[in-house]
Amino acid sequence: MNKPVKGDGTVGKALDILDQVARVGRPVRFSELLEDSPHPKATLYRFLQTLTNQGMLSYDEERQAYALGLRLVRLAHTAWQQSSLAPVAQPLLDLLAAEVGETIHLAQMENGQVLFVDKRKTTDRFDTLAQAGRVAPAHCTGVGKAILAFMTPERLERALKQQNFMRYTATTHPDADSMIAEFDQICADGVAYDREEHEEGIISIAAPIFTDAGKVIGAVSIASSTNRNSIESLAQHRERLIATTTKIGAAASAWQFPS
Amino acid sequence: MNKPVKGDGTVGKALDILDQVARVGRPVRFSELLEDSPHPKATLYRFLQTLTNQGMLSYDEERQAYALGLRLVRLAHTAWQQSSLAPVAQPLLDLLAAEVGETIHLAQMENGQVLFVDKRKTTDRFDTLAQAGRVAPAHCTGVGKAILAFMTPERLERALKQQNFMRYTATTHPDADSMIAEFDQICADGVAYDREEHEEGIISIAAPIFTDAGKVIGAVSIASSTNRNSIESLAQHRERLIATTTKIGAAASAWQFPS
DNA sequence: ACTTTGGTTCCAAATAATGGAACTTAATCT
DNA sequence: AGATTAAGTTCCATTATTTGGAACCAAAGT
Repeated sequence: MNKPVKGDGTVGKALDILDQVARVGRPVRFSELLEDSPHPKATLYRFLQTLTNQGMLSYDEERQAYALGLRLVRLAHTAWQQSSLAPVAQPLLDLLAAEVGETIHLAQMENGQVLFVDKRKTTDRFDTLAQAGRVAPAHCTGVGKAILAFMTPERLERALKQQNFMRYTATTHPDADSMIAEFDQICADGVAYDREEHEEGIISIAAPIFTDAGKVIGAVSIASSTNRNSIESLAQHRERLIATTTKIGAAASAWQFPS
Repeated sequence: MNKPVKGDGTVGKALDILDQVARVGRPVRFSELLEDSPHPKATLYRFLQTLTNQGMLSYDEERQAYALGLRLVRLAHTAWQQSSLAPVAQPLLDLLAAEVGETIHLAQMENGQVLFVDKRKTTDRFDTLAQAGRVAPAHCTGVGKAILAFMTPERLERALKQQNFMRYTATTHPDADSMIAEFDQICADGVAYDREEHEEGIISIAAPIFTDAGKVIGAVSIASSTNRNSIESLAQHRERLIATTTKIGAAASAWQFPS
């Protein structure tokens, strides 16, 4: 009778709490969580107990605050390794980064958002987990549009529902129609551009990654700042970028987990 | 009636499955999971459905195999940031790495195992998530022993139960007593050494990190290979290492999450 | 001494998880 | 091809767990 868009039982609710803690981004007190929680005090309390117990949350006695737990870090390590995309892309990204001398991102779609799974930053030092795992909106990033433009209608429809079309800058697409209008161009070009749509002064060129079966599974972008590059100068990397994403796609399709 | 050492209800069981998938380390089929699962077919099936649905697992239609999902990567990113240790330690590790020119590890304890939360590798390229999140046994690593030696009796007892004392090399401690015998020395020195106990040819010196309240919350190690260094030459870094861990401890204790 | 705020425990009722068994492919054998 | 086995999926009555209102406790504020 009921809509199937349910919250997936007890585990679903528990996992929602993890997201909630992640959303605030800092260690958070019980009462803060309770404020915008669909659960009554006792229920939330028990969930937090369980999750802490399980290492999915950590509780700082001192400050009386909950944060995401280390078990997640451990699991994410394997998640990253197991994913068919990120590990195989590594050497190809190294190469691309060396060739173009700009910042490179490898991204996948997670719940309508863009999730960066790897990065090459030419200049300064690397900072491990602080890099991979970051998320960004899809409607105003090169990688986001590159992926959306090549999705099947069904996947796209689902993804669109998850967009909020927040306007970050003057050039941000204000709504779905505005963004979709750009898709023809993107499909024809094979690449998408971010024209300072997410952040003033930051531009990028992005190309999608396909499996052999033709399904989009991610994207790679070359990002730069407006005082170092223009859209036109980024466009010069188009061939090279597409060559890279093609290789990544082929490698990911062929990939069998090493024994 | 039942022992209180329960698996924490439904969510606990679900999370156990994530660990199981992580343990295999590669994408895994339904039937493989079923083989060593405490659950009947239908139950396991429903769990996998839910977890996949939630993005904690991903399902590869093609290969019909489950892997850990990207949601974990996203969550781990925040977990890492929220942890009071890793973010504050960053600049201090940079400094130490520059000074000693050897590989540096920052580790914490997770469920009796050593979990590396950050790393500085002097020579070759960085590889983001593939670094942080890795785990190692506690009984045969410098960081592991450095942490265990300074634990309160209660915490130690719990941690000991989680050790399996597998012998990796000829010098690996074969049992708890053997390891504990070393603790006096470690406490007196303030540092622990790994004398090729985990891997042939790899040695390290490690110092614990304490909060102001005197609780061990992690450790930092300087690792090297036997053909570049000896235990004696590593010992020369002792002062510098302890200075670093002291600063990290102080910083972590003082730390308030930036607004 | 009293009140408020923030956190924890209890327990009967409501709900969701359970798992045996039947069913549907998909692959393998004869 | 037809038969056999293995692998994955759905059903549903039973059972066990979650649920949440309310009471309770501790500490901080007045």
